[in-house]
Amino acid sequence: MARPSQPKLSIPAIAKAALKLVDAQGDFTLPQLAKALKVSASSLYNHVQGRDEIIELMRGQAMQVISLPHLEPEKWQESVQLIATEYWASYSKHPRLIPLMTSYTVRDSTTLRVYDALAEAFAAAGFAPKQRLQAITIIDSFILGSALDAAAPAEVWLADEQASPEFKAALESGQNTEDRARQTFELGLEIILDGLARTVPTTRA
Amino acid sequence: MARPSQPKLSIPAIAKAALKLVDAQGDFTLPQLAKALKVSASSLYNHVQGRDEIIELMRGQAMQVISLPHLEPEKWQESVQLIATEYWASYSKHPRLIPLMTSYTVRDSTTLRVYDALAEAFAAAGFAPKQRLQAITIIDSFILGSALDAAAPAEVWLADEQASPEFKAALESGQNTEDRARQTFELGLEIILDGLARTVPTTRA
DNA sequence: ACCTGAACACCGTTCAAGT
DNA sequence: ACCTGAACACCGTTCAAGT
Repeated sequence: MARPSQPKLSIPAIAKAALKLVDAQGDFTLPQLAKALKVSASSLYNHVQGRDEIIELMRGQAMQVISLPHLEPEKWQESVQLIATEYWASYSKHPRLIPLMTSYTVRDSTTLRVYDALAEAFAAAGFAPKQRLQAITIIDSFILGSALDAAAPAEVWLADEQASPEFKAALESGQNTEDRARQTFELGLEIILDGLARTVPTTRA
Repeated sequence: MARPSQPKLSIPAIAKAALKLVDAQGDFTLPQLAKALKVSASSLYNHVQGRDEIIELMRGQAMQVISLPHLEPEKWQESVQLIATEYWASYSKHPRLIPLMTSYTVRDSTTLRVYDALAEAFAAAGFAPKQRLQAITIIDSFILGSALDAAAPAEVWLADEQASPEFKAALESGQNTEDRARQTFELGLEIILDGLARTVPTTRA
């Protein structure tokens, strides 16, 4: 009991254990987390302000693995595609984290680094600041929405008998291949990037 | 006390009161909801299975206001645009509801009706079932992500000193006009629709 | 059928006490 | 500095009791 000579807790240990809980059961409580760390719940407050901060730590944990490509200005589209895909992949690895994160302002520097890279790529493409923000927002919205799609229960839509034949046929076509979500994300990203490229007059197809 | 001759509660009353709480404070608890309805918390269970069902009721409440256009097959793109915009608008009116909804399978018939309409429009456009599902998913992901963007705190990103100049300039350009989110959504939707249209050989620009 | 109030097993957070 | 255990004000849900 009381203070051990070697601290039992650390920020990264808390982040990892919390993320493990969220991945496993879609949520976490402080008592559960404390138990996983073999510590009492109140001990967490020596390292963290409260539950919200633990969620931000998990965001950082998920974003950390994203490696950013070296920017070649002429190939900005390729850069954005790489970043966006890594971004989506890291969220998709922890889909059940997304609903927990959506209410908070991003302060995590690991995450901001990714937006920096996107901003630089769009700047290289010749987007003025305002369009740059629009482009980032569009990409970001699509990534987040797509990752949520991956997060959703296996049956996103539970169509009843009265659903239209057009919708039913669409649902049935989607044999839930493991990477249906990925393929759809990649198609959508390509469409968006092509569309954005078309709004920059300086670039040619 | 005990059962009144006229029921004090009803499904729509519960849905509306809950949504009002979520709009005001971003969340709700059963005791709060019961208090707003001048009823004890346990009374809610006479009308509803539990907290989750109340969230589904709110989803229905938000989706109800969406009016679907009559489909003119040659103008499918216009139809999808109208539906998507209404969809986005109704989510954006209750942005703080979105984080609560993201974990559940859609079973609400008012919501399914909207997907039916999208499916019919894409079918009219000539999309085979598989592409139809992809198109719906892409649009849906973008709507949800964009509405989340509208749901996010005024400052989505809190860039620190070390943020890149490219990202900072973009952030500062985004004078938080009331409808910055709307303009960005509409631009993104247009890009996506144009891109989707280009994948259907039967349609011409 | 529909509301009440007490009860249960939980939660996040605080804080004095220990080393 | 860092952990513990008791305490506080809260949750969602159940259930017997009332009409």
